[in-house]
Amino acid sequence: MPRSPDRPKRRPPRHDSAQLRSNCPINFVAETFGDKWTLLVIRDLMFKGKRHFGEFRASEEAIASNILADRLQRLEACGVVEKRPDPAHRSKLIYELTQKGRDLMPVMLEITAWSAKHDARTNTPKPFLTAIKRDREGLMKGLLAALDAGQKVGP
Amino acid sequence: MPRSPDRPKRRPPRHDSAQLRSNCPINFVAETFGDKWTLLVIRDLMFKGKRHFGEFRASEEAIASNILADRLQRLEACGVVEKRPDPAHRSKLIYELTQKGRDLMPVMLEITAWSAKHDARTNTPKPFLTAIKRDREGLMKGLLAALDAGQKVGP
DNA sequence: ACGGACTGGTTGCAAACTGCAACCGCCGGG
DNA sequence: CCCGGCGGTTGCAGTTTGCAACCAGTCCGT
Repeated sequence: MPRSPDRPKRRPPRHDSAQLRSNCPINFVAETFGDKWTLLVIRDLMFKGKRHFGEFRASEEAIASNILADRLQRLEACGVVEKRPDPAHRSKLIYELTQKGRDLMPVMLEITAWSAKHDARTNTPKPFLTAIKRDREGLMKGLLAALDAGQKVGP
Repeated sequence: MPRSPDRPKRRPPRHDSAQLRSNCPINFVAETFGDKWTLLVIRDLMFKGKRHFGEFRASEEAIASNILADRLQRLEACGVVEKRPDPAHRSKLIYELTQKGRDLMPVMLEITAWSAKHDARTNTPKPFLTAIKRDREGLMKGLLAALDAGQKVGP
């Protein structure tokens, strides 16, 4: 229990997401992707060929629509994702990774390899894992090409 | 507002951290490291040569001691960190990365490279970045050796 | 032996964030 | 004209986070 009944001033809350706690690179991604959902959105964009709000919402992990809307907006604000109208359906929007987002590919592959090694429940196909070990560069090129073509390719 | 004043049963909360939302490798690390602090603890262990509770607490980002205690306990529970008494000081404890924790090195290096490329404020030394690009394997070997020696080496 | 400082935490409270489910305006198709 | 899909928003409850005070055990100097 705080000792004094008249508690002194407390620091105002930090809604200021532009103010980082430090200039450490690890801290930067902890602040950008450090929550339970953001990485899953990136995964859906990068490996599952998803582009529309409803597709993300339909993910196995069942993200709530308000959380999804918030994460997409944040990712857009920090330049990892871009939103544009779908030319085929005027009522739809298309979400896509920017180059900054695509540059996360190596991180995502290392994450996949680590989980596959250390989590027995992880269900990544064997050929994908051997490709990460044996031919990282070639695999990445193929994945990025598939990304441009809008196909589902990932683990 | 919910329409019916008698709201139906809601699903009980999930304190059950052993139950994953899916078997996706990305989801696994999102659930394990998906918060604003865990990665910073890993960083301190991996690159800054920190070993004691007080050293982590003294990090630039100013983690609260209850959050730190919780994160260390979680990391220990999932086998990324190990705790043992410090032979030199009976009142101290030493926290160390297990092999599972050390295997995160490639992920951390890719994260560092990505931040350095896309965040202007990131202050990683140039030589470290070129080493990541030019000689990943050699750099990793050196870093792991330094880890065993308990030195500070990182970005 | 004693006091003070350091160790690794725990506790109480308030503020913030997350999750759920209901709801809503817009568009397109039949 | 209605009906469903689309991309959200809103209200509430439950959970997590942050802060600061506090604490027991150990170490150190005197």
